[in-house]
Amino acid sequence: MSFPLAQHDHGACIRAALDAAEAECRRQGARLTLIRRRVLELVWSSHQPVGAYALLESLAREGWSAAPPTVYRALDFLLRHGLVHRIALLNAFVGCTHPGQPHAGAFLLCKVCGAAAELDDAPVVKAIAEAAAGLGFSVSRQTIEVEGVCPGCRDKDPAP
Amino acid sequence: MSFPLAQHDHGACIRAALDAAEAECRRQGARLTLIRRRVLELVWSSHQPVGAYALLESLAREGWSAAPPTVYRALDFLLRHGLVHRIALLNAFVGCTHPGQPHAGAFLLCKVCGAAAELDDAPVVKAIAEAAAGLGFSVSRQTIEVEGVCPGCRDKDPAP
DNA sequence: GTCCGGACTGTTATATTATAACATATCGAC
DNA sequence: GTCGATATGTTATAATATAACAGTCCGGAC
Ligand SMILES: [Zn+2]
Ligand SMILES: [Zn+2]
Ligand SMILES: [Zn+2]
Ligand SMILES: [Zn+2]
Repeated sequence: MSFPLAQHDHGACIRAALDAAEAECRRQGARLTLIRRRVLELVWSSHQPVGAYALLESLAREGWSAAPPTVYRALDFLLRHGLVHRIALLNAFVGCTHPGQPHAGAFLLCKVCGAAAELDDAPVVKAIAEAAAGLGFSVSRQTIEVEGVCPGCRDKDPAP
Repeated sequence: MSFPLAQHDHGACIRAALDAAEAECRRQGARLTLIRRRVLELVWSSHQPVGAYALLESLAREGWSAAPPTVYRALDFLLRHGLVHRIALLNAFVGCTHPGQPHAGAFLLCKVCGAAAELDDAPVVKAIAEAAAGLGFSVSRQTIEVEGVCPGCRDKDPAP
């Protein structure tokens, strides 16, 4: 649960994510088809949220016969099964770092490098739940997206 | 700081919002021109977030010569001066209930009636700030949007 | 007063994101 | 093997947002 370092074995991130996805789909009785798997892999190609049309271009370059619904359907599947999150602020998608474990999904988004880090959202969710309960509002879903500068970029580019 | 009741003097909401906007613009040395004022009034025509193209249609019906940039510029002005908020989940805009007072903007969005209520976000902002600080992330802006069912709709339609 | 520069608005075109609708294919249970 | 459900292919279009440039207004300098 930390910001991805500039240097790390990202291949391991991807492999771990795909393995976790396979396991999670098995557990849920869902079919991680070839294209869904490939879209997930593309979403994981970095730690930056990726737009649907960027995914579409990648698929096209690889020779898939791909139109927008191809990608949106795959993303919809991945969202429904908790394998990716949608970042509303960016209209983009990012891999979930802990599928299977129920959580709301809260993100730190670096304005400099574009990286997204999934936050441990328990305390935030609790604060929101309390505030909402005070107004008699029953919560079903939360969107928590925080823009700022990640530690790596802050060190590189000290405030002028 | 509560959910808008189904029955209330909404004309008073609108008047209060426009008065507050006049005052805030004077304070900031900004010009609340006719079209900006009218867009703000339209945003406030309900407590539900309104899309840019819905505003555009309203303006057109009233005889304004309006194209998308007309509305987006007005909205941009209102956002920059803290008079409206953008709801990323809905691609829509809602009036700010306390312009001039610095706050992040956190919203409860009722899935049934569509109403939005601005939450007192201090505890939530604090929880996020602490979580972010723990990762060395410096926060500049937060998006907090909570979907659920408001008290009014919950009472009307008890869970089946 | 008038000239200037910045801020505002009008207008056309286009980019970006997302979905509707319907045809075809594939899978797995029986 | 047949059938129904699920998944994919394909075309078209909806919904949201911005780029670019021309014209206009407005307040202050002179
Ligand atoms: Zn990685
Ligand atoms: Zn997650
Ligand atoms: Zn009201
Ligand atoms: Zn506000």
